[in-house]
Parts: sequence; structure tokens; C-alpha cells
Amino acid sequence: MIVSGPIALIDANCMYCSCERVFRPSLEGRPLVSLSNNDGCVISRTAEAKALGIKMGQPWFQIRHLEESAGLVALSANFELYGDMSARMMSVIAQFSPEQYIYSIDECFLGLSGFKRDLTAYGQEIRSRVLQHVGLPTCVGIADTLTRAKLANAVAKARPHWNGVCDLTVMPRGALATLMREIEVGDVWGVGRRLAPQLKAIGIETALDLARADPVVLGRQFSVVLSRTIQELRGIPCIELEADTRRRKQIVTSRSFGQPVTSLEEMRESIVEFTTRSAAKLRAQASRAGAIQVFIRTSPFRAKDRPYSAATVVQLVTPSADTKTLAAAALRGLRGIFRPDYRYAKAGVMLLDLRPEHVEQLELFGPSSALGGNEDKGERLMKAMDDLNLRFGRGAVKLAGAGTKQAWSMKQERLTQPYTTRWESIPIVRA
DNA sequence: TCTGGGGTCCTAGGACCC
DNA sequence: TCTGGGGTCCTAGGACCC
Repeated sequence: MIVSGPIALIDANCMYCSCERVFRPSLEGRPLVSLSNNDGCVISRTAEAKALGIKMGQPWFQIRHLEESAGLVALSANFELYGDMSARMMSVIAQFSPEQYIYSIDECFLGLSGFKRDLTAYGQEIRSRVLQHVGLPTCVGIADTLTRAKLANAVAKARPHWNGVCDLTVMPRGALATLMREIEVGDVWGVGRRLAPQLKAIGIETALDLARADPVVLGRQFSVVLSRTIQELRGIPCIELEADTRRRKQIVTSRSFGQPVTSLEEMRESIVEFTTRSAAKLRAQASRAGAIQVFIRTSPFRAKDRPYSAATVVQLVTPSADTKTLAAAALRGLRGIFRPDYRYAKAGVMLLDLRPEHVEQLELFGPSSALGGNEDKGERLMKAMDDLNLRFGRGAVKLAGAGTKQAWSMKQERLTQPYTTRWESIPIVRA
């Protein structure tokens, strides 16, 4: 979708931290970070935290001292809250265009072709309505290609005098060139930390340098992805967004453990748990998996531990969305790769070869649902499990194999309430 | 002591086919 | 000294994104 005409990219400012501030206004103006699972590292930071020199992805233990010395506040990531706030934000933004593409939890593209109006003013309207209805601050970038819209958004965010909206479609060529000369090549969407130094080595330092480079030559030297980025920077659209984003091509559930796992018993529990979660996501998108991958590994950061990392893919005879079937396959895979006497730091499962549930390839040998197998009963059981877990919270009903103690589960010592999704957590304001 | 999780796309190379 | 050529499919790994 979104093939031509102006595109807006709307993106929440430090989304996770802003969500927390909505429900704890006292955090306004203070340095605040949101921590990844296991309270491992920083995944969102406010301007005040950034000013303290805190980097994206920085390990928490390295900056912990700033709590005392600089009044830093750190909270465990509360994805239940952020997901719900995201849905609210997206539905407000959807009121502004029939063409919306949700790109991630905190940003979406809007198609604005045919809009005969001042787009900068329109961007301001979007910002103020999202702020009023959801409480989240946003920035808006407008341009003729996705890559330029990303660039415009970054400018709107970084430079206060734009007041949160930057529209490149009305910018004179000379001014645009000047702007692009001020942006490092590594900050261009699609140029990551591997590519950036290589480009700089051949004299391409800024977004403008990249826009003026030869897409054919660089395409050959690096990749077609980069040549598309160049075209997009020049204002020629060539990156397509898929209309159907809801149906994933693979589903992963993995976690770092709160404490090292050494026993097969505990590892089996975690694998059943991860499979359970993946299978629920699979059913929610009405798909089945043709294969499941299991992976386990020790910590890459602990020099004292002997390193070990392994993965294996187990093919299913018939594609399935049944938690029991998938868990059995995952445990078979685990048996093949598990080695005793290692301190495992992380494990996960990945559902692969996904296909819509109504497309069924019958098994050549053996029973199948169409031939009077057990599938129907299993499907009803899964549906009942999903319904119960939706109503009473995830984990209300699960396989016994997932264990009840879950000593390996992650640390979340600074978790806030899911203010918008649980009755008992809804904030009550006393006058 | 303590370093996240979930995705997509592209490419190179091997297996296999005629 | 001699060793085909062209195609497809699959997988692992790399790069990128948020």
C-alpha cells in the first residue's frame, strides 16, 4: 500500500517512558528509562535521561548509580500497558486517513495523496488529538517516500524549532540539500551499524552524499536494499509496505532466564512455556505451523562459563496449531541438543513454515482430521484454553509441563500496573 | 552479581534436476 | 591435459528495523 503522494510518519516520543508518565505525572521532567525484560538494558529513554549520556541498549548495571546521583528513575518494561496504549494511539490516528500502515508499536505511516490542504497544519492536528485523547506526545514527518518521511520525522524530533512537524514536500530544493548534508549517513533508515563505516570509508558521510551516489554501482558493491534506499532519498518511491501485516511469517518466543538454568527438567519447563505462548499467537492469527525450531544458549557475556549454543528444527508431519502437538515436537528437539553441565542463559522456540489454517494438506499415510482423526476435539480444547486465558489472564490454564514454580522466569522488579487493561489496576483519582 | 525480544528481507552456497 | 551449462529450491547466516 501507499504507492504515491505524500506520506506522513507519526511516531510517539520515547513511547514506553511516555506511557508511564501518563499514569504517573510526577515523572514529568525527570530522567526516566524503561528496562528490557529481566531488567537487563535500556530500551526507552526520555530527553532528560539522554542528556545524562544514557545510551539506547545500555546495560542497566552500568548506569544504576545515576539513581542516587542524578535522580534517574528506571521501570521494568510493561508491555501489556504499552500494547494497549499503542492500540489507542493507532485508532486515533486512523481517523486522519483511510490509508494507515502500522509499522511498529509506536509508529505508523499515513497515506495523504489527494489531501488538498496544508499538511503541516494537518500534522499539528494529529499531534494535538493524540495528545488529548491518549496522552502521548508525538512527532510527524511528511515526504514523498518512506525513507524521506523517516528522515523528516527524525528532524522534527531532534530540532525543537520545527515544533514537532517537518514537511519536506514544501521545502525548496536548496534547503532540503542543506538539511540532508547535516544528517549522518548512519542515521538514514536502512543504513545500520555495519554499513555506515563502510560507506564512510568510501567518502559517503551524510544523507546528501548517499542521495548523490550511484545506485547501480552501490547496489552491486553492497546490496539491492541500499540502491533502493538511494532512490528513496532522491524522492523516487521504491519500498513497498505489505497491506497484510497481521499475519506473521514466523512467531518467536524467547527469554533470557532470571537465573541460569542447568537442569533438563527446568529447560523442559521453559520450552513448554515458550511453545504455549507461541501457539496462542499462532491461533490468534488463524495459522498453523509446519515446523518448530528450538534453541538454547549460554551467556555470551560471561567469560567464565563454557560457551554452548545450539538449535534444531523439528518438522511436523501435519501442520498444527495444537499446543500439545507443538510442545511434544519442541521437547523432541530439545532432547537432541541439550547438554548437561552448562549454565544456560537463554532459550526459545520459533514457529516456522506458517500457513493459513483453512489450507490443509492431508497426510499421505496415517490419520487426519478429514478421515475421522482427533483433530476436532483438540481444536475445541485449544479454543477453550484460549478463551479462558483471554478472560482470566495469560497463564490461567496451561499444560502441566510448563511447571508451576518457574524458578527460571525473568526478573521484573520495577513493574508498574497495567493501568488500562485490568479492572483492579485502573487508576482512581481522588478529588 | 547484572547485557532484550520479535520481526523482515536478501544472498550465497549446496543439493538436485535435466 | 582433461572437468557442461543452466535452472530451481532450500537453508543458514547476515543485515537491517523497532
